[in-house]
Amino acid sequence: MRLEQIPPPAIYRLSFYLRQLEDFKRVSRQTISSKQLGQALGYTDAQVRKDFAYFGQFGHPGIGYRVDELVGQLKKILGTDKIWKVLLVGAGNLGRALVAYKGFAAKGFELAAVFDSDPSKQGLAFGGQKVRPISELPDAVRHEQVKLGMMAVPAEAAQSVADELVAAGIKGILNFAPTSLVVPEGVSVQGVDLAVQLEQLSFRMSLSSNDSE
Amino acid sequence: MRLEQIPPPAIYRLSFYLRQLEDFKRVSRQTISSKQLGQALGYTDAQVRKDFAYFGQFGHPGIGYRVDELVGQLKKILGTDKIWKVLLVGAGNLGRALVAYKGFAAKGFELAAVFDSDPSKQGLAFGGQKVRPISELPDAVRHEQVKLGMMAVPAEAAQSVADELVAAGIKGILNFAPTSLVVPEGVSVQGVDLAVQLEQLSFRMSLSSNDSE
DNA sequence: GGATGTGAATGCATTCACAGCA
DNA sequence: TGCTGTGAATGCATTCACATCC
Repeated sequence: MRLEQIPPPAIYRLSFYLRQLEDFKRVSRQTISSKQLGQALGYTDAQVRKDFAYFGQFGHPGIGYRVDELVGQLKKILGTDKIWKVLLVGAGNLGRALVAYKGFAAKGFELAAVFDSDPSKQGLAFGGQKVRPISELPDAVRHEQVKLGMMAVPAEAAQSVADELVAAGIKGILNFAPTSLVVPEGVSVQGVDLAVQLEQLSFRMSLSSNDSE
Repeated sequence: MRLEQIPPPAIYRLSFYLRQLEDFKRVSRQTISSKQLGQALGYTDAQVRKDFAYFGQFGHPGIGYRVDELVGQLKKILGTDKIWKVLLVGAGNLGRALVAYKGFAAKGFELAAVFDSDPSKQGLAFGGQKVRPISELPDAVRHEQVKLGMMAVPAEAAQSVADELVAAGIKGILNFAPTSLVVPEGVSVQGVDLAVQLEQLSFRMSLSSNDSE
C-alpha cells in the first residue's frame, strides 16, 4: 500500500502502540495479541491488526506479535531507529522544561543547539548547550545537519521564528506557541497548544454537567 | 442535533477557530467569512460552516460571522466563559513551566493547588501556591470545588496519582506522563505526550527522505 | 453579489467476518 | 484452537452544490 494513503489516525496510533509495547517489554512480556494490545489503549483488535497491516506483516497467526520484534518494526517505521538532532528556539520556562525532559532522549532525540532572541539569556548554559542568538541559526543547522526544531516562544514571535527556521533549512517544527504557522510545502508543523488541551477538557466537563436525559 | 453525535474532530477544531478569532479580534477585525477563517487554519469553507452549524446558527448570510459574537458563542460552547479551577500534581521541571504558562490564565483557568509526593519540594512556593503533600488532595478538591487536574509526574507514578485524583473527585485529567491511564466512566483524560509529538515529525521526515517517485 | 446553512453525495476510517496458518 | 491478515460492509466525517437570506 502506498504510504501516502494510510489514514493519518493510524500513523498517530503507531506512536501509542510503540509506547505501550515498550511498557510490556519492561515487564518482560514476550508476545501479545492484537486484542490485548488494543485493550490497553482502548482500541478494537481489528483496528490494531489493520493499522499494522498497512505497513507489513508483523504478526504470527496463532501466536500474536512478538513484542521485541514489533518494537523494532515500529521504530523503523516511525524513524526513531535513528538519532535525530533537534534544536530549540526559546529559552523561557517551557524551553527549560523541554530541555530537561527525559522522554526526548529516550526516543533518540538529541538536543543540538538552543537559541533565544533575548540577549540577557544568551551565553547561559542550558541542558549542556550555550544559548545562542538567532543569527547563528543558519550556521548551526547546516553545520550540525539538523532537520527538526522546537519552538517555545511567545505567539507574537512565532511566525517570524518559523520563517527563520524554514530559511535555515529546518524541515519539521514542533510548535508550542498558541498560534497557527504558515510554512511552505515540504515543511511539517506539529502544534502543541497546552491551553487548547485544557479547553477540550472544559468542554467535556460542561457536557456532563448538563446531561439531563 | 444531539451533542453526543457531533464529530469529535469538529469539537477539537472549535478550539482552533476560537484561537484564530481572538487573533482577528486583536487586530480589530469585525467580521469574517467561513472561507477566510478556514484559510487561516487550513480547512475548507464548508468544513467551517458545518462545524458551527452543529451548535447553532451563528452567521449572517451575505456578511459572514461577527468576530466578537462568534468568540462569545464558542467560549460558551467550550465552557471557557466560566472560570475553571485546576490543580497540579508534580512540581518538577514541567510542572514549573505549566504553572508559569500564561495561556491557561488567559482562558480562565485558575491554579487552585499544587501537590508533590517529594517532601523536599513540599512547602516551597510555586506560582503563588505552596506545594502540598498528596495526602491533602481530597480535602483541597472538596474545599475548593476543583474538577480539573493536571499531572506532570513520572510515568511510573502516573496511574496511582490518577487513581488518587479520581478518588478525590476530579472529573477531568490533563496527563503529561507518557503512559495511558485507566479511569472509571465519567472521568475524562486528555493526554499530552511531548515525545510522541516529536516522533510524529520524525515519521514525516523519514517519509520525505525516501520519496523516490 | 456575497454570504450562510444544509440535505445529498462522496470519500475515509473502522469494524465485521472469515479464510488461512501455526 | 488461537490468532493474524484482509476483502467486504458499515459507519463517520467531509465536501458539494444549491436554496435562502442580507
